[in-house]
Amino acid sequence: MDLRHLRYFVAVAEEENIGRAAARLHISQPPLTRQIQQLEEELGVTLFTRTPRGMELTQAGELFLEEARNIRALVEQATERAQRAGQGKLGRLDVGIFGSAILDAIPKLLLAFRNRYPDVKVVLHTMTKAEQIEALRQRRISVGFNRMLAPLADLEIRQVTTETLLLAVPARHPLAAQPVIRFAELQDHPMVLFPTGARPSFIDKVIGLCADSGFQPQISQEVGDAVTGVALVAGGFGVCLVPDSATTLQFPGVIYRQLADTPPNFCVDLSCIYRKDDQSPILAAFLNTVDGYREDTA
Amino acid sequence: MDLRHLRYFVAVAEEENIGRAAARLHISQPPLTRQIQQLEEELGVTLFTRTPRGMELTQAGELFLEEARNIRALVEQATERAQRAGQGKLGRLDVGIFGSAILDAIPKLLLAFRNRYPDVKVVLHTMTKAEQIEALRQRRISVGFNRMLAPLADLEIRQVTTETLLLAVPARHPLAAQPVIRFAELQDHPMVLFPTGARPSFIDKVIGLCADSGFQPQISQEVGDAVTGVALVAGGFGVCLVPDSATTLQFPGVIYRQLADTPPNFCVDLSCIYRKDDQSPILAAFLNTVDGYREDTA
DNA sequence: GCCGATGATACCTGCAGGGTATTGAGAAGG
DNA sequence: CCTTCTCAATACCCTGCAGGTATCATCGGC
Repeated sequence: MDLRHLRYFVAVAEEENIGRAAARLHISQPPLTRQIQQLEEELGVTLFTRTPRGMELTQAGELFLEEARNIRALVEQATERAQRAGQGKLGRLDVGIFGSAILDAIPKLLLAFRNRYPDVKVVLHTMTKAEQIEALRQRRISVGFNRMLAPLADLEIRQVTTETLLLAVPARHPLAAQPVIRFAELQDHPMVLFPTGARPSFIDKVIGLCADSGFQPQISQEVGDAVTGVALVAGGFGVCLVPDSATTLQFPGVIYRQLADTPPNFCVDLSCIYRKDDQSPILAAFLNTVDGYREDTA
Repeated sequence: MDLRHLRYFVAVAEEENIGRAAARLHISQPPLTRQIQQLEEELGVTLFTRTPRGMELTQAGELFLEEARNIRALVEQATERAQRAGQGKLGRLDVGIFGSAILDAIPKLLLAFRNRYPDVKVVLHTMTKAEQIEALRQRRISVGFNRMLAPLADLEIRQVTTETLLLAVPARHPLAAQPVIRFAELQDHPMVLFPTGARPSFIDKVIGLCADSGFQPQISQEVGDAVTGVALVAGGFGVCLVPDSATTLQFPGVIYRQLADTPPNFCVDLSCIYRKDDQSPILAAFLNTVDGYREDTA
């Protein structure tokens, strides 16, 4: 049996006349007769009673007609869905994000993507940079978000956005009273640094900036993420450099201040990372959205 | 697209290797490669990523795999159901029965049929003899049950059973007191006759029997069916000849008595009637059951 | 750097699906 | 009652495509 048999069968059942059905199918009558005979023979069932006025469905034929229509509808649906999936409009995208720094760009980005591709289910996985890389290689995620990503042979990195840095200061801290804070002054105050874990990370960025300005920072505490860092600032552990999107973290007793006389490159990137050999149309659609986002915010 | 494409696609998706899939399908590798390419081209979707280790489904491919399996299962189910329908094991049988005389044979027969063909839905329609014939011709029913059916050009009649007649007598009736009632005595007593409606019917049978015995019955009342007739007997309207299955109608004040010296053919048939040109396997199965029933009760 | 595995390509063959011409059977109509 | 019309079925031919064999291209692993 064949989808052609079903198509022909449905046509004959609907027309109740082989000649008209053949015309509708743009074939001549004899091959259609033969196809119907073949179908009946293969099923071992008489689907039509032949009358001098045409073809009439038997009870078995009526039942088979329902099923045939179902099958044809399902085939149509299958092709349609496969095509949408092939265009990245349907399916699932697993995204790796890092603990807390998803404060501004990532939600906006995901929202924009969801609007454009409503039938793609986006699944978020919170994981560290190292976990993201492993998960990408194992294909548990298709794209990861992180900062300070170093080039890798099999993974492609695409920058999403760049943020300048601000200083989180306890409200009673001496620096909080100053109208202007110069970057070099940070050498006199203990700092909270984050994140712990795989290097290079934002920590190295901060230490590098200090080195560029000719000093080593006093490290009061290293913590896992920005939220914890700002919490320690609130607790008086010291000051902390954070990306400006962290200002959405409003802690009582913490104020954010801009810095003067900053070294060059006083900013940190947010990038996404994905497998170079990933041809998935959903990833392509997502990266497309990322590019659109970057242009909008540039 | 073709069911073959789906079969091949599922095989390749399951084996993740064209060579093995080809072996499983008992074809060689190149045509299989080509069929998969055709399928992908027709859908406009890449279903597999080709790796040096074999074929790996894309996300679109995985989705299509589900659908393909569904479709194949549905096709299998459709053939199976069509075949069962073709064998009369699945479907629907519309049966015409008459008002009340379905007292013994018909329920037993329907029960036997239902046991043998549990997936055939039997729909009962109560209708008169004339309505049955019209409904048969219009194909609203496939088989009817009645008595005293006269031959018709397009309808076949098959006798189901034969019943002798009994006399329903009011308990206080003079005849009730006699140890033996002879048929000829009925000429002295008013009788209730049934059914009204299309002739010839059971009424003609009774009148004919009386004529054979040399008298005309005194008609006290004509009624539509046996139940009403026996009710009138209970009300003292007279006696009434009924088929012996009517003894299941137990009315207070009515007793059933056998008759002596009855004329020949002192019995009435129950037959079923169906279209001569009806090739329906369900009807065939039903008639088969009817034959079995007749043999069992013979 | 060679070998083995895997998928892709090239080319051939046989069959099955589609075409034309015709027959057969029943219904309609003069 | 014979003719004619309408359908489906049959006979026969032809072309396109599924499937076969041989071979190539590519990538990992030893």
